[in-house]
Amino acid sequence: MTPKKQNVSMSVIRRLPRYYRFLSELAKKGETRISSKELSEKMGFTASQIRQDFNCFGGFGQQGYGYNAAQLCEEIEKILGIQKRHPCILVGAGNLGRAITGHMPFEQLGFSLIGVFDNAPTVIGRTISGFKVLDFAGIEEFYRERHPLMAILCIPQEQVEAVSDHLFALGIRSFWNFSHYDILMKHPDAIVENVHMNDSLMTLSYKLAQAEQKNTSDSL
Amino acid sequence: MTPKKQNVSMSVIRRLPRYYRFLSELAKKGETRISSKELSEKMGFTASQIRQDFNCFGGFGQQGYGYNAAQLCEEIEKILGIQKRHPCILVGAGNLGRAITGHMPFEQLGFSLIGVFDNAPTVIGRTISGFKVLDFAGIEEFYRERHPLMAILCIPQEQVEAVSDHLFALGIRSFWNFSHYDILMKHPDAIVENVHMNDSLMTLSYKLAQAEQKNTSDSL
DNA sequence: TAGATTGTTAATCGATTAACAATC
DNA sequence: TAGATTGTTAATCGATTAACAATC
Repeated sequence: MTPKKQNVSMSVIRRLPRYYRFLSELAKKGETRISSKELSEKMGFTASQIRQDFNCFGGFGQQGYGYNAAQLCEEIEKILGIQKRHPCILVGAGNLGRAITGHMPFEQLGFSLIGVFDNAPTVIGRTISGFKVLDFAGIEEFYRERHPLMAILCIPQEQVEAVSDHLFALGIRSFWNFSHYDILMKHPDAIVENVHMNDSLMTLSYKLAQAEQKNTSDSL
Repeated sequence: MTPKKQNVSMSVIRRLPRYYRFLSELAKKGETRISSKELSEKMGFTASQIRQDFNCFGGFGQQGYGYNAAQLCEEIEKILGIQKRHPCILVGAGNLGRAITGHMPFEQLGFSLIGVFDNAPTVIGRTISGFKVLDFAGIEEFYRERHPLMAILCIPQEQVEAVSDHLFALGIRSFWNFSHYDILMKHPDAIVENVHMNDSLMTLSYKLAQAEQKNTSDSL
């Protein structure tokens, strides 16, 4: 029930969603039994690592048999807390905000979207994916009534400081941030996950540059 | 000039974009000199790590003085290869695709967007951020003429396999992928960066669940 | 020169892998 | 029982931090 090992490292946690996706695919296909060896071949981790990872939370395997895919999924769900329905709001109903509002499966990821906000008069009042876009000016009242726990920020870089300050003042402590503004610098006690698209693209640029260099030296 | 140390680890590389962003902000503000100590205080890495990181590429610092922000930026640019202009295409002009087309500063990140594709008749021909959306059916001819090096996939999960296979067959070896489909499983020699939004949100869910648990046990 | 700060080596820490006894 | 595969301990590997001599 309770994690066996306290302080499970973030490296392990960050692998759990991948296990989860893979195992639920498997369970969907009707597969029940899976061994760490099989998993390792299909996912590219070592069998040893997989067993270590799962054991951080207490053995759900069975010696001589392996793991049960569906049960494993359920355990990972519990660990990640994705059976929860943390109420959240989304700020910024531009293209990115609309993509996320429409396509992110919040209910399967531990959250539930309860409001979409923007401050542009041309956008306020429009309906996107069933959500009527609300005026950000009314956020205070909304917060008092609904108490969202997390805010998704799909707004321009230069507005993130002001908006996160405002939300923080209301009581929101958790952010999913799509810009590069570092919320943690100002609010070290906030819970933040960043989606650093630019960084990810720069990393890709590096890999390409490396490959090019290799090609050049190969052909010499 | 050439990297001092061969095989710089990916952990280092993944920190470079953060340094880069921070240092270019600094340079923009007119700051020239910066020491590893100052950087460590402002960025939350240790001074030791910063010096180690920069030294993987050969010392651009000066004892007793520190580093020159602008010069450091330039060096990181070279390492990441973001002065390059790798031609790339974007496939999928939905909300996400439009957000990326409009807001990703490709030219500053090592790439240049040369075409936007979709297969929906309602979208083909429309202009988004100056790009006329092209019919994906014409990709072969486009490839022959322009030779894009990388493809950005902003398409539904279930289409990624077919689309990446198709592009791979044409000769594209590098992908920036916004779905969970694992391109590397099928094409191990491809160069791929994934933006796993779902995983990132699940990780946030975990952090929230942890915080809740802590709060509960604190108040007991 | 004295002070500061790098470059670099050595020490520590953490994460991954290997090995194998426990047991289904 | 024999075979398979986990749970777990020990060994290895890599990344981070500490320390300090080199030098601007």
